[in-house]
Amino acid sequence: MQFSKSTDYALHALLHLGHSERRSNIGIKELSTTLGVSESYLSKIMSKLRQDGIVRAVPGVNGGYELSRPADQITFLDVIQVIEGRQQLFECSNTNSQQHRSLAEEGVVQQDHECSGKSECLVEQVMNGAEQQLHQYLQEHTIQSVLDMAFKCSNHEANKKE
Amino acid sequence: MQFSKSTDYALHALLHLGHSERRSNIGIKELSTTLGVSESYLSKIMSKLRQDGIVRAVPGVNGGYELSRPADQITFLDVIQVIEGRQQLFECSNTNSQQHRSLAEEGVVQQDHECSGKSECLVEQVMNGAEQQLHQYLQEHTIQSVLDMAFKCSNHEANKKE
DNA sequence: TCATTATGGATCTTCAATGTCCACAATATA
DNA sequence: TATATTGTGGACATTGAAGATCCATAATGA
Repeated sequence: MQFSKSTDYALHALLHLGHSERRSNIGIKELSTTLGVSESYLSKIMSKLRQDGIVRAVPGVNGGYELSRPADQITFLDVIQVIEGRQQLFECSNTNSQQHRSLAEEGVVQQDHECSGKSECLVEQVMNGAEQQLHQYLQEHTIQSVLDMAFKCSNHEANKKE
Repeated sequence: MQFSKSTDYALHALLHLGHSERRSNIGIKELSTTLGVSESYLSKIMSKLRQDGIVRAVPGVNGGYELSRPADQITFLDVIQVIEGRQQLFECSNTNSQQHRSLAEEGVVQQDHECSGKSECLVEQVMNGAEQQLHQYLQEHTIQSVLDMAFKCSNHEANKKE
């Protein structure tokens, strides 16, 4: 279980766009050179980011990419969900198994008590809780917060005041 | 990014072992029937769990598997790490890129200030934080806690008192 | 019109996840 | 001791997603 390289590329690409906000358009050439990835592959990733409204793209001469909203409004979760997809981190593969029937006997699981909720599998319920934890953290961290990290470190005065 | 089916199988298998602690050995046949998975494949998974000391295995007639320690001392994290491996959730693939050099200019990153720490990539630092969050949650949930969920739900008196 | 730049389709390779089969070792029991 | 049972580990097959490349096409500015 690992994040894909594409997620790596996407995050670093957005970092570069956020870092160069003065200039309006950054071409795929500059991005691919900066990250050390092929233009072909990186352009697929940028297209995904565009389809999901993370970046804007302009074709033609002097075209390129730019962030479609301020860097502090692009969270890690946003980016990860675009690239990795939005399926659950964990899905129970056998809800009809003997296991589920036997646990249902001495608990809730099947009947709609208050306990069961949406997912009947108890393992899945725990894993969904884990996923929520993860998402919360990833939502609190943005492209801007990484840019801030790079700056803030040189002069460490105001440690935590955003 | 998803947990593998093997992790699903492993967790449910351990649940079954924990649930049937009265009997000492549960064979692969019973496990595979309960979970609805082939014996061949499930036995690979059980072997892994044995190699990592999660279960004990006895070959021969009346042999089978049992938990090697109490169910409340087998955490979700334990199981997941055995099956999924222990690599980081995220690894930055290009520490020598232009990106890293350019961010280094106006920050820390390369020089060993207090900020940099072990990993030089700022994206990786954020992701490592996310991983820690996840791990903490997964460490707080055990095989026993899922068994408890099944029981506790039928009579909901003491909601949170473990 | 032309050079530039992004887009999307097609295709290829690689590799891990999933799954099966089989020979072998260990064990209990008759 | 012989035999049936049960876990182990190696070999192998299949599948699908990730990673990557190439090219025709569309859009844009000069």
